[in-house]
Amino acid sequence: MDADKYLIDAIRSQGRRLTRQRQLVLEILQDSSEHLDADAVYELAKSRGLKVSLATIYRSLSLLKDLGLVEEHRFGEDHGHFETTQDGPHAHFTCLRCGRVVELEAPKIITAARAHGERAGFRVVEVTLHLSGYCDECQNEMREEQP
Amino acid sequence: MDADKYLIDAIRSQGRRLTRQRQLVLEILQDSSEHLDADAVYELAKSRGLKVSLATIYRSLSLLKDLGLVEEHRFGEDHGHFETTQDGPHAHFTCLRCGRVVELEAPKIITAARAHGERAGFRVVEVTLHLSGYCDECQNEMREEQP
DNA sequence: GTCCATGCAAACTGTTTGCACGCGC
DNA sequence: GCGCGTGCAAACAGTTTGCATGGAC
Repeated sequence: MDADKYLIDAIRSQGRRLTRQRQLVLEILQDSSEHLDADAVYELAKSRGLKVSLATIYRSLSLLKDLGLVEEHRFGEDHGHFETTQDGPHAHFTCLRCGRVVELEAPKIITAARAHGERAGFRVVEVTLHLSGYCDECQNEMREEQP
Repeated sequence: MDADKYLIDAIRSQGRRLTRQRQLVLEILQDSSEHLDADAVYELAKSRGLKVSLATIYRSLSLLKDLGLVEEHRFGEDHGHFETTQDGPHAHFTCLRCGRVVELEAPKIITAARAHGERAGFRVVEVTLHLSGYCDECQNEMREEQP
Protein backbone atom coordinates (compact mmCIF):
# COMPACT_ATOMS: atom_id res chain seq x y z
CA MET A 1 0.00 0.00 0.00
CA ASP A 2 1.32 3.42 -0.99
CA ALA A 3 0.23 5.16 2.14
CA ASP A 4 2.22 2.71 4.22
CA LYS A 5 5.34 4.18 2.68
CA TYR A 6 4.36 7.60 3.93
CA LEU A 7 3.87 6.11 7.35
CA ILE A 8 7.18 4.27 7.29
CA ASP A 9 9.08 7.36 6.17
CA ALA A 10 7.38 9.62 8.65
CA ILE A 11 7.94 7.25 11.55
CA ARG A 12 11.55 6.50 10.65
CA SER A 13 12.39 10.17 10.31
CA GLN A 14 11.44 10.58 13.94
CA GLY A 15 13.25 7.50 15.16
CA ARG A 16 9.96 5.80 16.05
CA ARG A 17 8.94 2.23 15.36
CA LEU A 18 6.53 0.76 12.88
CA THR A 19 4.09 -1.52 14.63
CA ARG A 20 1.12 -3.52 13.45
CA GLN A 21 -1.14 -1.36 15.63
CA ARG A 22 -0.04 1.94 14.10
CA GLN A 23 -0.28 0.56 10.60
CA LEU A 24 -3.76 -0.73 11.18
CA VAL A 25 -5.06 2.48 12.73
CA LEU A 26 -3.94 4.40 9.66
CA GLU A 27 -5.34 1.77 7.29
CA ILE A 28 -8.70 1.83 9.02
CA LEU A 29 -8.94 5.59 8.70
CA GLN A 30 -7.90 5.40 5.06
CA ASP A 31 -10.41 2.68 4.23
CA SER A 32 -13.27 4.49 5.89
CA SER A 33 -15.20 7.19 4.11
CA GLU A 34 -16.79 8.08 7.45
CA HIS A 35 -15.16 10.16 10.15
CA LEU A 36 -14.60 7.65 12.91
CA ASP A 37 -14.19 8.29 16.60
CA ALA A 38 -11.57 6.52 18.70
CA ASP A 39 -13.95 3.82 19.84
CA ALA A 40 -15.04 3.01 16.28
CA VAL A 41 -11.39 2.64 15.26
CA TYR A 42 -10.89 0.39 18.28
CA GLU A 43 -13.82 -1.86 17.36
CA LEU A 44 -12.74 -2.08 13.72
CA ALA A 45 -9.19 -2.94 14.77
CA LYS A 46 -10.43 -5.74 17.00
CA SER A 47 -12.74 -7.02 14.29
CA ARG A 48 -9.73 -7.30 12.01
CA GLY A 49 -8.24 -9.71 14.51
CA LEU A 50 -5.66 -7.45 16.13
CA LYS A 51 -5.14 -7.61 19.85
CA VAL A 52 -5.13 -3.97 20.81
CA SER A 53 -6.16 -1.72 23.67
CA LEU A 54 -8.07 1.51 23.51
CA ALA A 55 -5.09 3.28 25.08
CA THR A 56 -2.96 2.27 22.13
CA ILE A 57 -5.59 3.54 19.71
CA TYR A 58 -5.40 6.93 21.39
CA ARG A 59 -1.61 6.86 21.42
CA SER A 60 -1.48 5.88 17.76
CA LEU A 61 -3.97 8.54 16.77
CA SER A 62 -1.95 11.11 18.66
CA LEU A 63 1.26 10.03 16.93
CA LEU A 64 -0.38 10.10 13.52
CA LYS A 65 -1.65 13.59 14.27
CA ASP A 66 1.86 14.69 15.20
CA LEU A 67 3.14 13.20 11.96
CA GLY A 68 0.51 15.18 10.08
CA LEU A 69 -1.11 12.10 8.60
CA VAL A 70 -4.34 12.37 10.56
CA GLU A 71 -6.56 15.22 11.71
CA GLU A 72 -8.89 15.40 14.65
CA HIS A 73 -12.17 17.31 14.60
CA ARG A 74 -14.64 18.07 17.36
CA PHE A 75 -18.05 18.56 15.86
CA GLY A 76 -19.65 20.20 18.88
CA GLU A 77 -19.69 16.87 20.65
CA ASP A 78 -17.76 15.70 23.67
CA HIS A 79 -15.53 13.34 21.71
CA GLY A 80 -13.23 13.62 18.73
CA HIS A 81 -13.57 12.31 15.18
CA PHE A 82 -10.59 11.41 13.03
CA GLU A 83 -9.79 11.43 9.33
CA THR A 84 -6.67 11.13 7.22
CA THR A 85 -5.30 14.52 6.24
CA GLN A 86 -6.98 15.93 3.15
CA ASP A 87 -5.41 17.94 0.38
CA GLY A 88 -7.45 21.11 0.38
CA PRO A 89 -9.44 22.86 3.07
CA HIS A 90 -12.89 21.39 3.48
CA ALA A 91 -15.93 21.74 5.67
CA HIS A 92 -18.03 19.12 7.45
CA PHE A 93 -21.71 18.45 7.82
CA THR A 94 -23.09 16.43 10.72
CA CYS A 95 -26.61 14.99 10.50
CA LEU A 96 -28.38 15.57 13.80
CA ARG A 97 -30.54 12.49 13.26
CA CYS A 98 -28.24 9.72 11.99
CA GLY A 99 -24.98 11.21 13.26
CA ARG A 100 -23.17 10.73 9.99
CA VAL A 101 -20.37 13.17 9.21
CA VAL A 102 -19.95 14.16 5.56
CA GLU A 103 -17.29 16.21 3.88
CA LEU A 104 -18.13 19.34 1.97
CA GLU A 105 -15.97 21.17 -0.53
CA ALA A 106 -15.90 24.85 0.31
CA PRO A 107 -12.48 26.25 -0.56
CA LYS A 108 -13.69 29.74 -1.41
CA ILE A 109 -15.66 30.18 1.79
CA ILE A 110 -12.81 28.91 3.92
CA THR A 111 -10.29 31.13 2.19
CA ALA A 112 -12.59 34.10 2.70
CA ALA A 113 -12.91 33.27 6.39
CA ARG A 114 -9.14 33.06 6.77
CA ALA A 115 -8.68 36.43 5.08
CA HIS A 116 -11.37 37.88 7.31
CA GLY A 117 -9.50 36.77 10.42
CA GLU A 118 -6.15 38.08 9.19
CA ARG A 119 -7.80 41.40 8.43
CA ALA A 120 -8.91 41.53 12.06
CA GLY A 121 -5.28 41.31 13.16
CA PHE A 122 -5.03 37.61 13.96
CA ARG A 123 -2.47 35.14 12.70
CA VAL A 124 -4.86 32.41 11.59
CA VAL A 125 -3.59 28.86 11.97
CA GLU A 126 -6.77 26.93 11.36
CA VAL A 127 -10.26 27.48 9.99
CA THR A 128 -13.06 25.15 10.97
CA LEU A 129 -16.36 25.33 9.14
CA HIS A 130 -19.00 22.97 10.43
CA LEU A 131 -22.63 22.67 9.42
CA SER A 132 -25.24 20.58 11.17
CA GLY A 133 -28.80 19.73 10.28
CA TYR A 134 -30.53 16.90 8.46
CA CYS A 135 -29.21 14.92 5.53
CA ASP A 136 -31.29 14.13 2.48
CA GLU A 137 -32.02 10.58 3.59
CA CYS A 138 -33.12 11.57 7.07
CA GLN A 139 -35.33 14.35 5.71
CA ASN A 140 -37.18 11.73 3.66
CA GLU A 141 -37.51 9.33 6.56
CA MET A 142 -38.77 12.08 8.83
CA ARG A 143 -41.40 12.98 6.24
CA GLU A 144 -42.62 9.35 6.17
CA GLU A 145 -42.76 9.08 9.94
CA GLN A 146 -44.83 12.23 10.41
CA PRO A 147 -47.21 12.61 7.48
CA MET B 1 -32.60 44.60 34.56
CA ASP B 2 -34.31 44.15 31.25
CA ALA B 3 -32.88 40.74 30.57
CA ASP B 4 -34.29 39.46 33.80
CA LYS B 5 -37.73 40.03 32.37
CA TYR B 6 -36.90 37.76 29.48
CA LEU B 7 -35.75 35.15 31.94
CA ILE B 8 -38.84 35.48 34.10
CA ASP B 9 -41.17 35.21 31.12
CA ALA B 10 -39.32 32.29 29.61
CA ILE B 11 -39.20 30.37 32.88
CA ARG B 12 -42.82 31.06 33.80
CA SER B 13 -44.04 30.01 30.40
CA GLN B 14 -42.57 26.59 31.07
CA GLY B 15 -43.88 26.32 34.60
CA ARG B 16 -40.36 26.49 36.03
CA ARG B 17 -39.15 28.51 38.98
CA LEU B 18 -37.05 31.63 39.15
CA THR B 19 -34.17 31.10 41.53
CA ARG B 20 -31.24 33.26 42.58
CA GLN B 21 -28.87 30.73 41.00
CA ARG B 22 -30.49 30.85 37.57
CA GLN B 23 -30.68 34.62 37.64
CA LEU B 24 -27.04 34.92 38.56
CA VAL B 25 -25.79 32.50 35.92
CA LEU B 26 -27.54 34.52 33.25
CA GLU B 27 -26.29 37.82 34.71
CA ILE B 28 -22.72 36.56 34.76
CA LEU B 29 -22.87 35.57 31.13
CA GLN B 30 -24.44 38.90 30.20
CA ASP B 31 -21.85 40.90 32.11
CA SER B 32 -18.93 39.02 30.61
CA SER B 33 -17.51 39.90 27.25
CA GLU B 34 -15.53 36.68 27.33
CA HIS B 35 -16.90 33.26 26.53
CA LEU B 36 -16.83 31.52 29.86
CA ASP B 37 -16.73 27.83 30.58
CA ALA B 38 -18.81 26.21 33.30
CA ASP B 39 -16.06 26.38 35.86
CA ALA B 40 -15.47 30.09 35.26
CA VAL B 41 -19.18 30.77 35.77
CA TYR B 42 -19.02 28.71 38.96
CA GLU B 43 -16.07 30.69 40.33
CA LEU B 44 -17.67 34.02 39.45
CA ALA B 45 -20.93 32.98 41.08
CA LYS B 46 -19.14 32.02 44.28
CA SER B 47 -17.17 35.27 44.24
CA ARG B 48 -20.46 37.14 44.16
CA GLY B 49 -21.31 35.51 47.44
CA LEU B 50 -23.82 32.93 46.23
CA LYS B 51 -23.74 29.48 47.69
CA VAL B 52 -23.94 27.29 44.63
CA SER B 53 -22.69 23.94 43.39
CA LEU B 54 -21.11 23.15 40.06
CA ALA B 55 -23.97 20.76 39.36
CA THR B 56 -26.42 23.62 39.59
CA ILE B 57 -24.31 25.70 37.23
CA TYR B 58 -24.54 22.92 34.67
CA ARG B 59 -28.27 22.48 35.26
CA SER B 60 -28.87 26.23 34.96
CA LEU B 61 -26.81 26.48 31.80
CA SER B 62 -28.73 23.57 30.34
CA LEU B 63 -32.04 25.21 31.20
CA LEU B 64 -30.96 28.55 29.74
CA LYS B 65 -29.92 26.74 26.57
CA ASP B 66 -33.34 25.09 26.35
CA LEU B 67 -34.96 28.49 26.80
CA GLY B 68 -32.82 29.82 23.97
CA LEU B 69 -31.18 32.49 26.12
CA VAL B 70 -27.73 30.91 26.08
CA GLU B 71 -25.63 29.08 23.51
CA GLU B 72 -22.91 26.54 24.03
CA HIS B 73 -19.87 26.26 21.78
CA ARG B 74 -17.10 23.69 21.65
CA PHE B 75 -13.99 25.25 20.23
CA GLY B 76 -12.16 22.03 19.49
CA GLU B 77 -11.56 21.54 23.18
CA ASP B 78 -12.91 18.97 25.57
CA HIS B 79 -15.15 21.41 27.41
CA GLY B 80 -17.86 23.85 26.47
CA HIS B 81 -17.94 27.65 26.43
CA PHE B 82 -21.10 29.64 26.96
CA GLU B 83 -22.46 32.98 25.81
CA THR B 84 -25.82 34.71 25.79
CA THR B 85 -27.62 34.27 22.51
CA GLN B 86 -26.55 36.85 19.94
CA ASP B 87 -28.68 38.59 17.35
CA GLY B 88 -26.90 37.75 14.13
CA PRO B 89 -24.73 34.85 13.09
CA HIS B 90 -21.12 35.31 14.17
CA ALA B 91 -17.85 33.46 14.15
CA HIS B 92 -15.29 32.88 16.89
CA PHE B 93 -11.54 33.12 17.13
CA THR B 94 -9.57 31.22 19.79
CA CYS B 95 -6.02 32.25 20.60
CA LEU B 96 -3.87 29.15 20.88
CA ARG B 97 -1.54 30.90 23.33
CA CYS B 98 -3.71 32.79 25.81
CA GLY B 99 -6.90 30.80 25.26
CA ARG B 100 -9.08 33.88 24.87
CA VAL B 101 -12.18 33.50 22.72
CA VAL B 102 -13.19 36.52 20.65
CA GLU B 103 -16.24 37.16 18.55
CA LEU B 104 -15.97 37.95 14.89
CA GLU B 105 -18.61 39.46 12.67
CA ALA B 106 -18.90 37.43 9.50
CA PRO B 107 -22.53 37.42 8.35
CA LYS B 108 -21.76 37.15 4.65
CA ILE B 109 -19.43 34.20 5.02
CA ILE B 110 -21.83 32.36 7.29
CA THR B 111 -24.76 33.01 4.99
CA ALA B 112 -22.72 31.74 2.06
CA ALA B 113 -21.84 28.59 3.99
CA ARG B 114 -25.46 27.95 4.82
CA ALA B 115 -26.47 28.35 1.19
CA HIS B 116 -23.67 26.02 0.19
CA GLY B 117 -24.97 23.31 2.48
CA GLU B 118 -28.56 23.71 1.34
CA ARG B 119 -27.40 23.45 -2.25
CA ALA B 120 -25.81 20.09 -1.36
CA GLY B 121 -29.21 18.80 -0.29
CA PHE B 122 -29.00 19.29 3.46
CA ARG B 123 -31.43 21.05 5.72
CA VAL B 124 -28.98 23.24 7.59
CA VAL B 125 -29.83 23.98 11.21
CA GLU B 126 -26.58 25.49 12.39
CA VAL B 127 -23.40 26.92 10.95
CA THR B 128 -20.27 27.07 13.07
CA LEU B 129 -17.28 29.04 11.86
CA HIS B 130 -14.29 28.89 14.12
CA LEU B 131 -10.81 30.27 13.59
CA SER B 132 -7.80 29.61 15.75
CA GLY B 133 -4.33 31.06 15.79
CA TYR B 134 -2.61 33.89 17.63
CA CYS B 135 -4.13 37.18 18.70
CA ASP B 136 -2.41 40.50 18.16
CA GLU B 137 -1.21 40.74 21.74
CA CYS B 138 0.27 37.24 21.80
CA GLN B 139 1.99 37.80 18.47
CA ASN B 140 3.79 40.78 20.02
CA GLU B 141 4.72 38.92 23.15
CA MET B 142 6.03 36.00 21.16
CA ARG B 143 8.19 38.37 19.13
CA GLU B 144 9.70 39.79 22.33
CA GLU B 145 10.39 36.38 23.80
CA GLN B 146 12.23 35.09 20.76
CA PRO B 147 14.16 37.97 19.19
C1' DG C 1 -48.18 22.59 51.67
C1' DT C 2 -46.69 21.12 47.20
C1' DC C 3 -43.29 20.04 44.21
C1' DC C 4 -39.48 21.76 41.67
C1' DA C 5 -34.54 23.12 42.40
C1' DT C 6 -30.53 22.53 44.97
C1' DG C 7 -26.27 20.56 47.31
C1' DC C 8 -23.59 16.76 47.85
C1' DA C 9 -21.32 12.86 46.40
C1' DA C 10 -21.13 9.23 43.46
C1' DA C 11 -21.45 7.71 38.66
C1' DC C 12 -20.26 8.16 33.88
C1' DT C 13 -17.75 9.23 29.42
C1' DG C 14 -13.88 10.28 26.78
C1' DT C 15 -9.09 10.47 27.29
C1' DT C 16 -4.42 10.11 29.50
C1' DT C 17 -0.84 7.97 32.29
C1' DG C 18 2.28 4.72 35.34
C1' DC C 19 4.16 0.50 35.21
C1' DA C 20 5.86 -4.05 33.94
C1' DC C 21 6.18 -6.92 29.94
C1' DG C 22 6.78 -7.59 24.76
C1' DC C 23 8.65 -6.79 20.39
C1' DG C 24 10.81 -3.82 16.50
C1' DC C 25 15.21 -2.73 15.36
C1' DG D 1 19.78 -7.04 23.88
C1' DC D 2 18.35 -2.16 24.17
C1' DG D 3 14.68 0.79 24.53
C1' DC D 4 10.41 2.19 22.60
C1' DG D 5 5.56 0.52 22.29
C1' DT D 6 2.03 -2.03 24.34
C1' DG D 7 -1.76 -3.88 27.52
C1' DC D 8 -3.82 -3.26 31.68
C1' DA D 9 -5.84 -0.74 35.18
C1' DA D 10 -5.97 3.27 37.57
C1' DA D 11 -6.20 8.27 37.19
C1' DC D 12 -8.15 12.21 35.20
C1' DA D 13 -11.35 16.22 33.55
C1' DG D 14 -15.71 17.58 32.29
C1' DT D 15 -20.30 16.58 32.88
C1' DT D 16 -24.50 14.14 34.61
C1' DT D 17 -27.42 11.90 38.04
C1' DG D 18 -29.76 9.86 42.53
C1' DC D 19 -31.28 11.23 46.67
C1' DA D 20 -32.62 13.84 50.68
C1' DT D 21 -33.21 18.63 52.03
C1' DG D 22 -34.58 23.47 51.01
C1' DG D 23 -37.08 27.15 48.95
C1' DA D 24 -40.41 29.31 45.19
C1' DC D 25 -45.00 29.56 44.54
